[in-house]
Amino acid sequence: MKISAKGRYALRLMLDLALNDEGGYVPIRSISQRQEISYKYLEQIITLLSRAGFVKSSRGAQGGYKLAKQPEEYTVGMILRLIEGHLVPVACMENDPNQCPRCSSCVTLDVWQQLEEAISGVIDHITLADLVKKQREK
Amino acid sequence: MKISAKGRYALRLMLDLALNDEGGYVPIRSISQRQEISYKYLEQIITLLSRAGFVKSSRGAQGGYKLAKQPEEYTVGMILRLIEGHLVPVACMENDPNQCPRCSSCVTLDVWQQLEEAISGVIDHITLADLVKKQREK
DNA sequence: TCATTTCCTACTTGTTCTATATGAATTAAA
DNA sequence: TTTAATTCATATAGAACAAGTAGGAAATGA
Repeated sequence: MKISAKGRYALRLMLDLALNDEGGYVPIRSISQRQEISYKYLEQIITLLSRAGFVKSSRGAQGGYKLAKQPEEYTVGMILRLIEGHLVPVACMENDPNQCPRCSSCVTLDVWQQLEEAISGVIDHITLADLVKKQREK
Repeated sequence: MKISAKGRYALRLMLDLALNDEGGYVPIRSISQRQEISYKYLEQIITLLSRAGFVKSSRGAQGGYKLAKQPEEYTVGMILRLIEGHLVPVACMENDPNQCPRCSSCVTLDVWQQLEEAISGVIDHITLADLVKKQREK
């Protein structure tokens, strides 16, 4: 049960964009340097964020990326779910309607559902803006 | 971010032992049949539970496994942590003392710590006995 | 035109997951 | 004492996934 490097990087990436927003576009090369994350790997990650409409891009010289919306409008959950897929503790909860034949009598499923609620309760209530604020306080 | 099959199986295995406790030993072959889980895979899993002292074993005919303690004394967290390792959302939290050079200024770490607390809050407060009770109600 | 930058896709390398397989050691019962 | 049932130990395998690396096409501002 781990958040992958990809998910962690995505969050740091979005936070970096929020922190370094000066109106223009921020190239990933500079994010890569600040965050000390592989440039090429970041490129793949931001592609996902871009296709999802989380960031706007501009090609060519002076190009780069910027947040599509205000930091308040992004929760940590939105970002993690995009990158990691459903943040559901077990695979059988992803099927909708639930196809596992034991589900009706499965009490361990209750455990996973409670877990999911607890996880969502955390990540859906922290926004990028919260993180920006905390970071600036440090 | 998923609970592995191994972790899920371990929980079902322990629950099965609790539900089918009639004083004697329960062979894994029968658990495997009831739970429809690969016998050989279960064997590996129960070895871990056995080495950790969670279950007692008896070899030979009429042998098998039984819970070492009362169902009340096992939390879901105990079982999952044994099988899955630390249920910590990111690897950098596992180092103790924390070695990541960015940790002091890392606000995303706050997110992971909150997540871990939320997860622990759930799994450390559900016992096998709770699950047994729920299962019997169904 | 040129340097900069995103965009796209394929490849690699190592690890983990989810088993399966084989056989030795032990033990209760026939 | 034999036999069947069972745990115990270890090796192997195939698939998927993680975490990058690599190369080049397309766009764009200076």
